[in-house]
Amino acid sequence: MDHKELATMCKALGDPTRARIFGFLVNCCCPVAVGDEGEVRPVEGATAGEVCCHVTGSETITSTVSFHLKELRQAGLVTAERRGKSMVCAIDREALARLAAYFDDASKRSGCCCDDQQGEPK
Amino acid sequence: MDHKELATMCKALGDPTRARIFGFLVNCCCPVAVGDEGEVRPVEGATAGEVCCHVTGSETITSTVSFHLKELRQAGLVTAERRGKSMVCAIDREALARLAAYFDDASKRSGCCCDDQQGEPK
DNA sequence: AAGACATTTCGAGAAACATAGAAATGTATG
DNA sequence: CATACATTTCTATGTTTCTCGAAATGTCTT
Repeated sequence: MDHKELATMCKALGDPTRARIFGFLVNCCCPVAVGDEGEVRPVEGATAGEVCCHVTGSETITSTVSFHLKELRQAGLVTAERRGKSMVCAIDREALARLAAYFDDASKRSGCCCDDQQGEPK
Repeated sequence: MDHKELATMCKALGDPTRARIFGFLVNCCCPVAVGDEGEVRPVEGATAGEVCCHVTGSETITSTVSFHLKELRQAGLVTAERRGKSMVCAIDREALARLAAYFDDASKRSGCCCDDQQGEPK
């Protein structure tokens, strides 16, 4: 992952409301199905309205939450699929995995030679 | 880590220039020392000027890069310590570890019951 | 103390962002 | 087909953010 994609994803998560939406969707158990091309998509999950209710308390979805969901979608972090009247949202697990891998790698790399050079291998 | 801290860190990384600075510091080998209170701090590392040179090509540090380093510092992602005339910058490994743990956890959690329900327990 | 060097702070202007209400779109249901 | 429902798009507004140059701060050297 290059710094541009990192910035895009992080910008999306860099708003408290979006971070909450993201956290909610992460914890929202969500069965998936495998599509014709092998891609994974949510079968059930949180509707946009449910997300909104959880985040703002509002019964009906607000334009603000809709806007934030779009930002998360455009950053590739969240998927949305129409199901009847509602939109069903879910975390894009591939994108999340890439993000997790980046930070995991960085976490290991950031101390690459400290441990060796300082003689205190812990 | 709560959604507020996540948003703070991600907002800091949500700018391309800052993401580059972060990436540079991650890859910049940096010996650390353990201070009196057991805290880890950089002994050598990239000076603010070196960071700036790498990111902008400018010989002398710009106010813009100084601003971005401050943002990263305030988000807790980067440490800076004076060493003579220069500022020595380094990744805050604890913060990075927390971020890595959050996404790792999310990555596992986001499919918590998909796997169970879809009959593919891995 | 004076000068050079590395960096930060200040101030201003342009661009991007978050929010909210109103209108528009798409979809089921009677 | 008309109505209700879920969501998005549009428009306007106030706020924050990024950037740049100039001035200020802190630190070494002589």
